[in-house]
Amino acid sequence: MGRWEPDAAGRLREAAMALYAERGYDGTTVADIADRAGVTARTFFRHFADKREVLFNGSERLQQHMVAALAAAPADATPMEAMATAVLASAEFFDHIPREYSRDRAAVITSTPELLERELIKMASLGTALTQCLLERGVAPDVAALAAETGVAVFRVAFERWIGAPDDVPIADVIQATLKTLAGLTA
Amino acid sequence: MGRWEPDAAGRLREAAMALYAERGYDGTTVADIADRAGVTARTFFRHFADKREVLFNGSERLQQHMVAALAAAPADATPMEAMATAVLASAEFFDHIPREYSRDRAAVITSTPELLERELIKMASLGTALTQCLLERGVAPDVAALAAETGVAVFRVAFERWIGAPDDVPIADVIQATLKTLAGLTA
DNA sequence: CCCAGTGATGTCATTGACTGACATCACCGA
DNA sequence: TCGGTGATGTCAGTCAATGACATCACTGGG
Repeated sequence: MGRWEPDAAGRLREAAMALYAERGYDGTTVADIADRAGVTARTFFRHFADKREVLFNGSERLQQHMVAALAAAPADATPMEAMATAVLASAEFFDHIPREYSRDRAAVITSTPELLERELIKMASLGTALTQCLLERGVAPDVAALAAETGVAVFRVAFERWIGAPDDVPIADVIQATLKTLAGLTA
Repeated sequence: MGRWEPDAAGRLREAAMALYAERGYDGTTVADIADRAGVTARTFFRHFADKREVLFNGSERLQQHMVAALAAAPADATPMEAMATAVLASAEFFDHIPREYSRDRAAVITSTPELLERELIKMASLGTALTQCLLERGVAPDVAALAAETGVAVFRVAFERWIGAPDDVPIADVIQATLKTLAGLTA
């Protein structure tokens, strides 16, 4: 055993989720979170940039996963087909974490404007990354930006629908359905 | 003349824009802004919820304008046609303010993560409002959400392109072109 | 076996955003 | 003339966030 309990960041994440769900984001201080995790508030800020970031650590991995899927799409796919591949790839990400966790996390976030802001900037970052990836596939700048933003819109809408859907509905199905809705939208 | 100079909120807005552009958002304190506007920091918070909100006062009017346009769209228009009407209506809003102001404001916002977050939540709010409006037109929930989010994506992409375009290009033209790009995307 | 270096953490002080409670006082309407 | 109102000021306090510095188990070389 080391000098300190291992995985302070993980304990802080768990403590934050629990307290945000229990007392709400505003009713929770960083000191509360740190106490429950057995560290000091200063240590919290060594692991997370701010009080919001503690809930958004999976987002880089999700982004990487989707970007990788986009990059791996067939070279002859249209921009929108490639984006569809990327959005569908997000399903694998969510299959790896308990659905209940996703639901709780979404509930806390949507009920807290400050956390919602953070979530949105993650989505914007995702959009930028996907745009960049499309550009590298040779897609025209205007088309790339719009395709990426549209793809993110599909992801957001699908995720929200999935959260509210029965437990036996796989997220991949919801994404497929949302993509189909999009296709019908402009037809 | 009243006891105080009139329009404290307006002076605070101007002072904030000037200081954010000059020293950056982080390099500016609320006390700085209040000083330049000739009031105290406490008064700043009576007019604006926080240090970010002072740059986002036009956004409710923009949202109202777009919602009104959407509501006024022909009853037989498809969801996407109606959304196009709403997005195009935003042009009238920007025609009323100096382009240079829009550019400066956009420059400050895009270079400051905290302000970017606020901008994004305003866009999300716009999306929600447009979704609601589509629902009231009888559009199916799934279609409404997706159409609204897509419309917001078009607006965001078009605005960004407009900001970077020469001064003689009207925003309405850029929006038209972006809508055309979207149509080509799913074809 | 000892010792200097490393890294994760603690401690302390400070800044600045934001809030609640209360005071002030020109203005306005009865 | 007077009491009410509303925008502002003053003051004290909480909490997020950061910088500077101390601590000390662990590690690898001598």
